[in-house]
Amino acid sequence: MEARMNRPSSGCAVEEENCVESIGHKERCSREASLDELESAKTEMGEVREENARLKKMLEQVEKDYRSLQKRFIDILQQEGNKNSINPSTNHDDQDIEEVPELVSLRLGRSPSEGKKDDNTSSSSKTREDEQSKGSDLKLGLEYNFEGSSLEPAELTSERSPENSFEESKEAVTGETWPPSKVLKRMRSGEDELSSQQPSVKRARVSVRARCDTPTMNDGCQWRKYGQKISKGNPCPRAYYRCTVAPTCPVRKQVQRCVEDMSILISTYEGNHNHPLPISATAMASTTSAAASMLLSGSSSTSQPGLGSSAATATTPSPNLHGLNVNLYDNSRPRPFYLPSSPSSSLPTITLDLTTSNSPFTHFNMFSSSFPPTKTFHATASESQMLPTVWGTGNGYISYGSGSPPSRPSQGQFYQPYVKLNNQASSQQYLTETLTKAITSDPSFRTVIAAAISSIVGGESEIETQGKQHGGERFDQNLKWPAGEPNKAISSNPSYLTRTSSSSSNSQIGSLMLLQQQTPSPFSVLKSNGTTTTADQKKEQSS
DNA sequence: CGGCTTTGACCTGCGC
DNA sequence: GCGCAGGTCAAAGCCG
Repeated sequence: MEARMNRPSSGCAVEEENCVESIGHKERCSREASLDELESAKTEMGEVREENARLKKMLEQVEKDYRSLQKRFIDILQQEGNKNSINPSTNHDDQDIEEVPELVSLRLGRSPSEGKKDDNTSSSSKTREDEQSKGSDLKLGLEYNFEGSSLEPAELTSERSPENSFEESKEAVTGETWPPSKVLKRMRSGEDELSSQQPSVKRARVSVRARCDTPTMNDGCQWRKYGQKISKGNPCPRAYYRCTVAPTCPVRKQVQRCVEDMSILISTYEGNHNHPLPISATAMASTTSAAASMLLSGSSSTSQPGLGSSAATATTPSPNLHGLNVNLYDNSRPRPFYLPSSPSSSLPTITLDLTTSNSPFTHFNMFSSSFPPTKTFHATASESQMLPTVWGTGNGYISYGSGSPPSRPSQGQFYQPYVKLNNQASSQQYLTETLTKAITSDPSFRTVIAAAISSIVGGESEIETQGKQHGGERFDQNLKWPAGEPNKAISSNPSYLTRTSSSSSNSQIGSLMLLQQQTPSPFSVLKSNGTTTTADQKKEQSS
């Protein structure tokens, strides 16, 4: 600049002017550019602020919902506690639950004490049993275990370590003890102790009928085939599988083709996983557990008058479950299917039939039964978006969708999420209200919701752990939020009931419903009470 | 070589 | 007590 000014020529002066002009222009340009950048940055900041404000609002809303639910849940627990206070040997989980929530643990399954209670009170009155079954339903259905912040991590792990979870889960969920007495004789003493605590009645099988071309239904678990038998009445051999996720896992399943329709695969699950499940298996496990627990809770109250007879009626009045239309009807009528005959047919068996397509609705047709009246959760369009897909059939993958799927993917694929963003606070509020009412009023629905939630929460965790921990995830870890930031944890899942936002490319979406792979219809659950139903079906077969 | 499947033998419960 | 059927075991073979 100075050198140029010192130049003597006039021409240079013009150049200088041009130069100065150009420099000034450049400066102006750069200033303008920087101003533009500033402006855009400001705009961005404004947008970010708005976004932040929106998020804050959402967070507040979610926290509000959370507190509301928490309050109601604690109320319920207190009510349960009042009921249990009749019995001095109430379980301690409730007390734990009533502590200030700091760490949320969703568990499916009854607590050990629950099972003991059952033992202790097996001869008690019906009402007592009903109360207990309600309580156990609550536990097995939707057990938020709020653990106090005062607990040290070590305590937490000691309380909720997988080993302890094992002990719980051994008696949890279905309340069943897997190994039949004859098997128990071969098993270790620890399991013997367990079995001795369990009445043999508290066992259940969950039979899943689904159309599947593959030899087995991929339910996410690892199975090892340990035997195969030709069973009477079915030319197709029955295969015996043992869960190999954990070496001591007592869960076994039998797989057999339906004699009447070879495309239908019947998988019968027995026992409870005594280990954290791979995420991909939690959906099936929780669903079958929920089904079994409902079966058991139903069978524990077999004295309910009119249930058996009402099952024969075509339709029973449909209570409106606080916004969820719960139709009670018997869809066990069209059930000429092969239920795996078994020497242990004394075990109550509940069948999840995923092969029927008898309803045009978006369904939450989870627990139907030939024993008590079939319970079908019909969800209206908006409600169905809130309802969970517990698992898809066929390959047993978890799938989340909203509304009736417009098209079904081929087997082995996840359903493609088609998101219906429904992020309004009002709908969330409505959802909260609806679910709370439903949960508090219907034990079966609690069970269903529990299965769904466990699937969802597990699925969420799968996003985070995908790839690095696959197959080794700890289910209980997935269900626990980090200590010290419960609300944050909840808030980070602002809609883990509604799942109204699609946060990733994963097929985790907000809408929750039950899907079927083969048919977008509900799966009906046929509950057979061991001997009677099996005998009936044998008659059907022979005829 | 380890894990899984296959398959015949064995065990157990139940009905007659 | 015997036979049947379901369920399990475990050795052998297969496969990646």
